[in-house]
Formats: sequence, structure tokens, C-alpha cells
Amino acid sequence: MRVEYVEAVLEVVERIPAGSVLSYGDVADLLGSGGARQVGTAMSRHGSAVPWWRVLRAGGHAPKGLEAEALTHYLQEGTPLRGDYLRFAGMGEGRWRVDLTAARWMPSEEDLDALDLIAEHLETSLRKLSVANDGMTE
DNA sequence: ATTCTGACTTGCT
DNA sequence: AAGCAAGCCAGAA
Repeated sequence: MRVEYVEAVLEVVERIPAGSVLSYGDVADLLGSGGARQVGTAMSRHGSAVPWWRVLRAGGHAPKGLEAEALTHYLQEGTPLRGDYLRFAGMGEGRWRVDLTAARWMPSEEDLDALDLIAEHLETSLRKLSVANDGMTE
């Protein structure tokens, strides 16, 4: 996975405001490159320095293995949740999910501009590399 | 080229 | 809610 891709993913995640979230697939769509799995891989390996809990599965479940820690962040940020999170909030246990329809980030116009810029930059740098590789192959 | 492996997704039981 | 199968995209062996 190219560093340009990882950086683009992280830039997008950093723009998600507290209390909002995006699914892995959402991020991939915004980038216009790769898929949900790629975003997941990038976050798994390089996401520790950004608000990683704001990117999660399409069904509203937090990233595998990080549910407890994610829940504390959701409670702090007031992220819309569904389920029995109240009862076990302290331990991060119980059945709960982020209410994606309510919590999904709706970027403002300027945010959209910034996101477009990120996607565009990513596209051009990836294109350059593929051209360079074609040259090598021949 | 083939197979396996993922912080994935969608549809169906 | 939980499990499964398929489809998905990329990297590694």
C-alpha cells in the first residue's frame, strides 16, 4: 500500500469532526480509490495518531478489538448510539452500535472542497507512479 | 498464476 | 443479534 494512499486516508479522518463518523467504505468513496478493506488496512497499521474511532464498520460497529476504547470516545464526544451502552458504559460492554444515520458526517461545502483536493492529489500522484512503472516494464 | 489474509460490505438464514 | 457466503481490493508468499 502506497504511502500517498495512507496519508490521504489519514487526512480525511482528521477532518471528521468530534461526534461524527464515517464508514470505511465512505472514506474509500471520498478518496475515489481503493475500497473499504484498503482503508481498514491503512487505519490498522497507521491510524493510531488520528481519531481512528471516527471510522468504523458500515453497520455501526467499532473497529474489531477496539470496541471498549471506542465507546469511551463516543460517550465523550456525544456520538449518537443505539443499544444497551448505558448499562455497561464503564466497561465498554454490552450490545451497542453507533447510530450511523444520525452520526454520519455531512461535510460542509468547504470540507467538500478540501476532500476533493485530497482525492485529486492522491489521484495525480498515483497516476505518475503507474506511468513510471510502465516505463520500467517496457 | 494461484492462494491466503485482512480495523470491509451486502444479502440471506 | 449472529453466522455465513460472496464479492471486494491489495499486498505477500
